[in-house]
Amino acid sequence: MSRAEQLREVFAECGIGAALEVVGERWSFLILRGAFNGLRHFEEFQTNLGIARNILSNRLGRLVEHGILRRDPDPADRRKVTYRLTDKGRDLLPVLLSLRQWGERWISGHPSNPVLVDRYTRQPIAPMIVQSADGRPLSLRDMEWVDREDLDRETDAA
Amino acid sequence: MSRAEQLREVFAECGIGAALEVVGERWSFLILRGAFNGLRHFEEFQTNLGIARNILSNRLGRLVEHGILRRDPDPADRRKVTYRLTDKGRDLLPVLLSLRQWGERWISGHPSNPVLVDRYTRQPIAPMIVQSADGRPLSLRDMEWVDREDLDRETDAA
DNA sequence: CCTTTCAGTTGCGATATGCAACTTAATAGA
DNA sequence: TCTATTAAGTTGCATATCGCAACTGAAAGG
Repeated sequence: MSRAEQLREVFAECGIGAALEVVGERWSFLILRGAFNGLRHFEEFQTNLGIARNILSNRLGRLVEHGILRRDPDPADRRKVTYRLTDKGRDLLPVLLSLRQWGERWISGHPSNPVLVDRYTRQPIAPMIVQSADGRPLSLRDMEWVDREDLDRETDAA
Repeated sequence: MSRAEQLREVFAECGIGAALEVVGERWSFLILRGAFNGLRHFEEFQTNLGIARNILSNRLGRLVEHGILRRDPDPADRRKVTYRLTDKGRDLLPVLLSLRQWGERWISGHPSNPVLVDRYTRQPIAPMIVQSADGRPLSLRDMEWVDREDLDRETDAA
């Protein structure tokens, strides 16, 4: 097997590709950011993000299809529709925050507004970091990519 | 000020938008995933990801422009060019891993290969989570979005 | 009724994407 | 030295997606 074939096989099955199919389109992250910050209605998303109406319609539909947002008609005013995050959608918070912290650090150069704080201590949340199973911070040189089967063999051997 | 105007003002300045300008295009994350996994050369990225050559060329150029990849000609073989992550690029690891873990959990439904492990303990890295400044895990209901100025005022008052 | 609001849809031009073939420079082999 | 192959793109062209502005249709509000 060539090196290229090895690599292809190794990366073909990866959660990143799967995730990007669902949230990888141009406006999806910004719509989700809006949802995390309390936007609920079509017109709110539209005026707030300045996104084209047809694209917004399409993206909201897609996010609903994939179970990231829930779409409920407002029983009090049947013109209105409410979009809100599902558990699956809420679980994207680490992605959004990592991205945001990176953007703050390397692009905009300063922390953005509003800040996400611990409700009780009023301290801003910590930077997102990679940690070992027992909670130590890891830098890239403390880690290694391992084929799952090789890892299982290591474990058996031990 | 209307609710919409409030919201617009609140979200205009946000690291997510800044980050997406740089890494938000279709193939960028997958190229970065490749780079983290050791891909270095144009042909490697191309055959591995199955991306069109012109798009790959364009994306690599963009990532280099933005200082996420470095482009070095290989001194031993001057046909070859090496692309490798800069510090700025390496600092995207939390984003990639959050995305991957989300994809594994909610889309593909199983862990992908290869696994990123602690080099010494051989344990897979921990799930990416949001933490307080002192390291406690936080769920969404433990957190709150606060305007930076309001937060400063709170701190002064204390 | 008549007007406004909300959540879209439609038409159409501007971009971006994808495929295949071509180019250019460098290296490897006979 | 001559030829074939490899690496890293570029070019042309067809298709798909995006973005704007205008339109629609149903439901409130006055």
